[in-house]
Amino acid sequence: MTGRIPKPTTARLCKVYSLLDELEKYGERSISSHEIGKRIGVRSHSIRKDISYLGEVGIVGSGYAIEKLKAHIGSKLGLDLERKACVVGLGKLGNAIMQNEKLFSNNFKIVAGFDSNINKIETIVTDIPVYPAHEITEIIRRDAIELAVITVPGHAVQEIVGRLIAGGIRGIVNFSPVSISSSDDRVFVSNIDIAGEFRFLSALFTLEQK
Amino acid sequence: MTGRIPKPTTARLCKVYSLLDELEKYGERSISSHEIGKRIGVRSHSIRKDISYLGEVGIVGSGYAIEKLKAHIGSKLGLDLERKACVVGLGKLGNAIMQNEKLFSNNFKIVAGFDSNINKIETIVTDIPVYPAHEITEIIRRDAIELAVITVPGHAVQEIVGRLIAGGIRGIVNFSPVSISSSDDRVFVSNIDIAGEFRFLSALFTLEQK
DNA sequence: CAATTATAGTGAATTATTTCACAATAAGTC
DNA sequence: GACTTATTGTGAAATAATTCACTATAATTG
Ligand SMILES: NC(=O)c1ccc[n+]([C@@H]2O[C@H](COP(=O)([O-])OP(=O)(O)OC[C@H]3O[C@@H](n4cnc5c(N)ncnc54)[C@H](O)[C@@H]3O)[C@@H](O)[C@H]2O)c1
Ligand SMILES: NC(=O)c1ccc[n+]([C@@H]2O[C@H](COP(=O)([O-])OP(=O)(O)OC[C@H]3O[C@@H](n4cnc5c(N)ncnc54)[C@H](O)[C@@H]3O)[C@@H](O)[C@H]2O)c1
Repeated sequence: MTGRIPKPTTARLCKVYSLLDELEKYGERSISSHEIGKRIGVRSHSIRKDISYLGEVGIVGSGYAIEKLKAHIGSKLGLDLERKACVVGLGKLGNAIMQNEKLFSNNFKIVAGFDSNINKIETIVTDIPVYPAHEITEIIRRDAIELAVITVPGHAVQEIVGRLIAGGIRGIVNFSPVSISSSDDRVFVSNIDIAGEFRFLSALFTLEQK
Repeated sequence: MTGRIPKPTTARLCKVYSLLDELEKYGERSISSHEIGKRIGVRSHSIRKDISYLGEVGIVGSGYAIEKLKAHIGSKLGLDLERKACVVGLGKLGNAIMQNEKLFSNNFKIVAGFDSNINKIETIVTDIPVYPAHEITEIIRRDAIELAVITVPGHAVQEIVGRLIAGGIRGIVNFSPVSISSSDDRVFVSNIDIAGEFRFLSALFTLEQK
């Protein structure tokens, strides 16, 4: 039944989408809620419930047609559109990301890189256009870039975020250790921090939280 | 009141810990639940409730003493111990991580690197010992390594996970696009995948989920 | 020092999410 | 074709998490 979708459901459906995308490549045609659950580590009830928020799409007694389910989730969650992305901070990590096409499936396309260091911009070898950091706002707006990956040192994060938001960015993946909490309702942020992940894992196994 | 701690609470407390760690460096002495909440993007009620799962530690009317609160969270969640970690896959990303000391605060220490490519092991320049991948199980056990970062291509993940678990690893941060779902109750996994993050952010702003 | 303001802690109420149980239907088997 | 098995979708029940409202206490102000 279509209605408000719980956030945890949205997160799981994104994983289901990634799984279907993968399976499709291997020529699979159909799959059951049980099998999906096993693959992404949740119970089959949850999978069925999650999918049911988008309306009926499976075949009772027979499972889900992969192509159809993927299209269904994709259109409801907006995962079927090609979206433009950029990388800010072209150091070790930023460069590795820019040059690793495989990271982005065919839904996301990196169309710009930014760095404050002019030397880097001039010496970098890539087909993707690179710009000085002060042009972020302008280029984001001009090229209608929706997503950004931040790979600058912590002290530079705040300024970068300001420019990205001024340009109208919609989503940010932040790899710097300085966490961003979005003040702007239209911008969504995901902070990724290895020490933070290590802490969480340590806490989980300290508390033995299943 | 001490009791079972909800998982979302555990996650937030880890963030609070990181924040306190940061503030302590700048010489701050005390902080209110309101200020903590603002910094990590949640309401002050939640912060107080979260902290209260660990017992009383604040001063009514006055806030929390940073050093004391940090020690308190740290000891309850096991964040105060130095834990050993390793990196598996010494390519672009793995190397960058190994060489970026700053990523790990002083709670985590990388004590080993692994790769299946013998040439890489011989040519790599680092103070951290590096080993061929078939020794993973042995070294993990010998050095009592609790945490691992996986930065190998997707096709190699399954085998690596098997070896890590055989050695007794407790937590894994997986950067490869092939997601791991832990079958073993004692092992906790965090999958980090840029396309996945982009998908989730896209879904959030498509649905306008605050 | 009296009044005011800031703040932690927490049981209770509310809201959100997950799990369950089962009807309905498709596919497979003999 | 009758019987068995596999499977979805979903309302209802159960659990989990968040938010609220309020008490108590510390700090600050005039
Ligand atoms: N190296 C890793 O493996 C790794 C892993 C996870 C997270 N991180 C984090 O990612 C960030 C980058 O790490 P790195 O190892 O690539 O560092 P790096 O020093 O190699 O690269 C940082 C880049 O950011 C650029 N920069 C600095 N200030 C800028 C600004 N104001 N605007 C635009 N560009 C700016 C620098 O010129 C440089 O090119 C750091 O915050 C780091 O903690 C790194
Ligand atoms: N490059 C990035 O910016 C980036 C960002 C996020 C995630 N990732 C992911 O991280 C992984 C590594 O990316 P990369 O760019 O560093 O690739 P890379 O090819 O530079 O490095 C991969 C390394 O893994 C080693 N390896 C291969 N099989 C192995 C095995 N069985 N045991 C041990 N080591 C093995 C290789 O020898 C190589 O050194 C990939 O899965 C990639 O998708 C990369």
